Amino acid sequence: MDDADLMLPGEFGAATRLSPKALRLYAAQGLLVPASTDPGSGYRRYHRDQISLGRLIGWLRMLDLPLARIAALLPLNAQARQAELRAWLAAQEIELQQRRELVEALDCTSRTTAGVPTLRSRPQRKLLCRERRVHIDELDGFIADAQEHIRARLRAVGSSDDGPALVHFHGFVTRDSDGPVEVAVPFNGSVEPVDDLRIRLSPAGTDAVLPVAEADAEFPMILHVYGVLEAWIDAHRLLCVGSPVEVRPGGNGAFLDVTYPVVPSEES
Amino acid sequence: MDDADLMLPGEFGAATRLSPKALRLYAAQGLLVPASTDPGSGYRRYHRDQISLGRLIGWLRMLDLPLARIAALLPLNAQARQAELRAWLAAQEIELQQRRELVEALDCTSRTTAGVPTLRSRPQRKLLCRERRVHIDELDGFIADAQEHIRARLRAVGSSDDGPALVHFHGFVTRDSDGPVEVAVPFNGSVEPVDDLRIRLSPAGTDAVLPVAEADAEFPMILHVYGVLEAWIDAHRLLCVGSPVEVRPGGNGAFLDVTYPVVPSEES
DNA sequence: TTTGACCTCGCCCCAGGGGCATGGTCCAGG
DNA sequence: CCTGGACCATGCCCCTGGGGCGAGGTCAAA
Repeated sequence: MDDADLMLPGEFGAATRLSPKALRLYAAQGLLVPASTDPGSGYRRYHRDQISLGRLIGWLRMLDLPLARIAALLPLNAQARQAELRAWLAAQEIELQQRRELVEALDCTSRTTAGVPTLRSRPQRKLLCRERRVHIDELDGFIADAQEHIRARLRAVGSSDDGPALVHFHGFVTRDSDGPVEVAVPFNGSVEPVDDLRIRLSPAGTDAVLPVAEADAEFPMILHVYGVLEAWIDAHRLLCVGSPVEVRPGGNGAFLDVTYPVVPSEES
Repeated sequence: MDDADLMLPGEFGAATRLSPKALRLYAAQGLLVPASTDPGSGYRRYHRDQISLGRLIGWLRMLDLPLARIAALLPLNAQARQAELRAWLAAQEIELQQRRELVEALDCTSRTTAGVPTLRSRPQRKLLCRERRVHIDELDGFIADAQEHIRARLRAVGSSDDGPALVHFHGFVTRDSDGPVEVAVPFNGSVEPVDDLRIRLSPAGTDAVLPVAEADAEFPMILHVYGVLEAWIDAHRLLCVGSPVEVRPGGNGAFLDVTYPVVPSEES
């Protein structure tokens, strides 16, 4: 009698509208393990009671949920699952909103927000730094925290800090890529490295500098600012030779300055 | 002089914030081909003037646009590109809206829309059919067109058609997967196959039938209807043995009937 | 000349399967 | 009993957009 409730992947697939190939994958991932597997032939047999589970997986796959996410969703009851799905939808919504802003920021005709870029020479300095890969929603917290930590350390050893904090973006920080970010404070005197704080020398050079108002400092509008600065650098036949740095706070009362190390193009 | 404007992938990558690996891929895809490639060493050199193009590609990649799509966007001017991007955003919006409806449809507590499923026996019939893979936005047009074509053919040869049109969903039709869809009209008499119309015998059997109001007939709400019917089939210890069929129009004034061929589970 | 930084190509990896080839299994009909 | 056809298994290659690693080539400065 139990036997009559078992079916091969084709039949089970007809009932759940899942392809045998997909079923094989789900079985391998542990999402939907056949009720029995013949050890000799390898034939997999699904139980009738697994149909509803298979259908649920099919529904969730139609939402483009990753299998890992589906696996996490399956043990939940209907209410909790629904709540998770709504939260996921909200996240999608936010992502779409950011894309929308990104498209707007990409529009060259709307370049009304940024100030005027200038060149500024940068002396050689010693920096006390903390570096970490952060995701975009941890960025502000990391900057504030690291800066506090570094300045406290400088106070503790009696070294004078020397100006605003520098935030080096060694990699992109977007919604889906965490870049290595380095928060640094220039200082005078002598400091020993401690735990994850390290000391490095920042060479002298020239920066292209663009002051940014607080309203434009958030992702993704900040990218527009980068675009303006990069276009200016290009137009002046300069060449970016490193990662951008945000100086917080910026000069002349700006919320922050975006700077790029540059060299004249012909000499490169 | 020209030489000073050429740079290796590392330097170009620092200016555009594209990884050498990504640059290699873009070169292979023809998106951003280096200004010169050394035939001996294979070294690729990018020209200064390619920086803005590289940056544009980087921007567009941040939107998660596929490279093929980016390639189509690059030759456009800024206005046209912006228009394309806005259209793409609107499409994203629609997709998200559909996901939202899908999540709502998945909610078991909202099953208020559908009628009551019943069993209905289906006699053996001859069908005149047209089958094609269609994407979801072509579906309605295909159904109307095919039905018109088939009925015209039946009239032309003097065969009487015999009832509402049947739409067989041999595969899923969702926003991203086109399933094979077969539009069929049962008929009496004798008809020869012509161009892409074919004749097949539909065996007798039993269908589980659920009438659907017009408001619920659109994707993705229609999936909810399928869910209700499938759940009912399960609950009555029946087993789906084929693809679902939509009968248009449905019985008793329904906009359409969703039907599944079923057999009693124990005999399967 | 050596060293170190940079470059090349090529392979394996991620998700979620589709498609195909090769070979095993199962059931029904002759 | 045998055979055909329908089904099933495994395994490999394909798609996107790269990341990561390793072997080996190139280039410039020391």
